[in-house]
Amino acid sequence: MHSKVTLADVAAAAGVSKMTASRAMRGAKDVSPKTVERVRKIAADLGYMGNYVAASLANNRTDLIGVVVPSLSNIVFSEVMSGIEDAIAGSGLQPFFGVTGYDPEREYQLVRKMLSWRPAGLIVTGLDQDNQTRELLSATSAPVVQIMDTDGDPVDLCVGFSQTAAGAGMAEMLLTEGRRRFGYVGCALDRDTRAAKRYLGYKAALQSAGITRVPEAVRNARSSVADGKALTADLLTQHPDLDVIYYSNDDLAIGGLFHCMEIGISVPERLILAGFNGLDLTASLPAPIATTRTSRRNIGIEAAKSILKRHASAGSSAPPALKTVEIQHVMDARQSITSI
Amino acid sequence: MHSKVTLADVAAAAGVSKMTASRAMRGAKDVSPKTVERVRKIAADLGYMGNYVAASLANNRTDLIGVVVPSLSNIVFSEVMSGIEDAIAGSGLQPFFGVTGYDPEREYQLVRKMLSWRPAGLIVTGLDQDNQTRELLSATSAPVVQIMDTDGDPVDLCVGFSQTAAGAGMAEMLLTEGRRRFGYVGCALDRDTRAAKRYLGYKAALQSAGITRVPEAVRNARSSVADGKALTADLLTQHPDLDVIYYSNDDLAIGGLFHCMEIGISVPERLILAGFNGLDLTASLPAPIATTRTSRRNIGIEAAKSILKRHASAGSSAPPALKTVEIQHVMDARQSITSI
DNA sequence: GTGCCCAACGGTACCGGTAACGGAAGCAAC
DNA sequence: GTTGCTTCCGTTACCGGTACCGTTGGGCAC
Repeated sequence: MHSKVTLADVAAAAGVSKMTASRAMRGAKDVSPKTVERVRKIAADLGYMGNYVAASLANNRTDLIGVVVPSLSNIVFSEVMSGIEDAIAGSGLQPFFGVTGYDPEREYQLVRKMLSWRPAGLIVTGLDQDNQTRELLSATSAPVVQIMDTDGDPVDLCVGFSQTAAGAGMAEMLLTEGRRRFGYVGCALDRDTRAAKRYLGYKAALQSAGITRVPEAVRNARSSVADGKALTADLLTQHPDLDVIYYSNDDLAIGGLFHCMEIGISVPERLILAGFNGLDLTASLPAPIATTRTSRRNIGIEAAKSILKRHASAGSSAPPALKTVEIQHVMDARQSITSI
Repeated sequence: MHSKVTLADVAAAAGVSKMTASRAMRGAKDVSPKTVERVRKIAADLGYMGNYVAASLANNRTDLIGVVVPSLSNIVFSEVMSGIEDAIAGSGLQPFFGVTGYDPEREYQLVRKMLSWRPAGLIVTGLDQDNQTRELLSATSAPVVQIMDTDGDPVDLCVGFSQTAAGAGMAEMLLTEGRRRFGYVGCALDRDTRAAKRYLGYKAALQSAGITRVPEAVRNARSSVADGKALTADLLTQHPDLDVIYYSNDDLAIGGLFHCMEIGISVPERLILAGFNGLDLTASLPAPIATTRTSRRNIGIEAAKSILKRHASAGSSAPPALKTVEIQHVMDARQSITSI
């Protein structure tokens, strides 16, 4: 019945007080090495396991960092999470994740629940939370980092890059390549506000160049290679004269590439395909596609670091760690483009 | 200072006792609707936010389900996590994830940390934890589900499929296709014990068919499309006569396919490529590859369900929810093969 | 021996909730 | 009026740790 062993049991067995046992287990000061050893030995024998819940309540803080992402089927967020993991490894902090499925209501519930755990920090995706969620985020005393996007008004900290600049940058690169007949393929733009922002930036840049007509094929489903194939087929049937298509992400673009290979359109000579994210896979494809390499691991790392930093400064001095709107750009969207 | 509002404050403001306020907030019985409404109104006005830490300590349980996966860069685990999310949505439980990076020591620390949170359940990947981890898992009173693999000796619950059977099944299918010169490409077999098991099953089935020579190209790095390309090139240089290559997963096989397309080997006519997982992408490739469709979302769903079920039964009756070794096969590895 | 200091340990009061039980008020049946 | 049952709410005692402050005792200077 190891699960019922409490610190008091250990203390009793070691013939010391709970307090001493507590100090011994935590490696705190004011305990003799001999006592530490004895207590730890007995704890191990008894199968004692610390109780974080009680400890957290006692000192009014947890070691948890809440991470809110919209989706797990998108490899991009897995990589962000991976970066977070790596950055806080060894700091004693522990990330815990939640998924919204791009649903604002679910996001609200999730943030609420996470805050109820009194986390050491919160990392949320995007800048476009709805009002009630935003209110929660600004009311909490824990540091909050909004990631992936810098086009907007952060609650506290912010790590990411400009999505509109990414879209615009790609458009500019494609114009430089001499293309003029632009198309667009996207998925779930109603929920994925970042993809929508890229599209806006793309269209705006084209407009500046005098290009106003941008045929699009859009679907409200989660994006996949298969969707990319189908939507590209649709778009090219309607507009066979396109010489470039911008996709809301790499998966769709890869589907587009496979479609072109099937029906014999030469990529990139006749048609340039441009995706977004710079997945590893894009470097190995049978034909080159353009893409924007997002430094998503870095975003995770920097986001975690900024929480750690906030904690370090809060621990040392008095200032109550006010919310300070700070935007950190981890990449220049225009310089990260892999052209073809 | 919303973060300092406590239930006692709410109770005082509402002119009731802490206990009544608690009941009102939780929607428990024995409170008049009028009181509930008043308390909740005041709680909202004061910006009161429940404290899960305190609540969990008080009733000695949390709503957390710990999930331990080896990697996040592998889309497979993201899909498992996604399945878990969906299955427990609405149950009030909350998953929290941890990543081991295929490191047994890190896995041990992670499991320990998670158990310190007294979770409502634990889901860990694989059956091959090291001894100290296994000890933790069998000592805890929380339900433990081991997933992805059924070739071994589960601690408690188990949801997955036989990895060796998957490897063997693929070999048998390829034999039926009339192939005789088998190769193998794999990554990180020392750490990814499931991939290693598939390889064993594959070789054993070939051996039964009288095929003992299976040239391999193996690398100890995380697998990627680029690795698949490189390793395939290596293997085919050494053994140009192969007529089938089995890969430890789809990513590598896709890399292999791209290599073949580049150097003009016809797939699948001259060379069959076989991967593993049945990623969506494999259905959209320019040339067909064989694969085994793993039902990873289902594994997540069933794992979560079995924890929920255990909880339901524990809540109703007296039996202290003993560890009962139960293996649930969510798929038949031999029937899930997509041949070419 | 006295005074002083510091290392090592213990007592107490929490942290913010909740379970269990008790008790007052209101109403029906006898 | 008494009994008995609800309905609604309060009191008490924790849950398992930790912060804070106090206490003890042994070593050292004088």
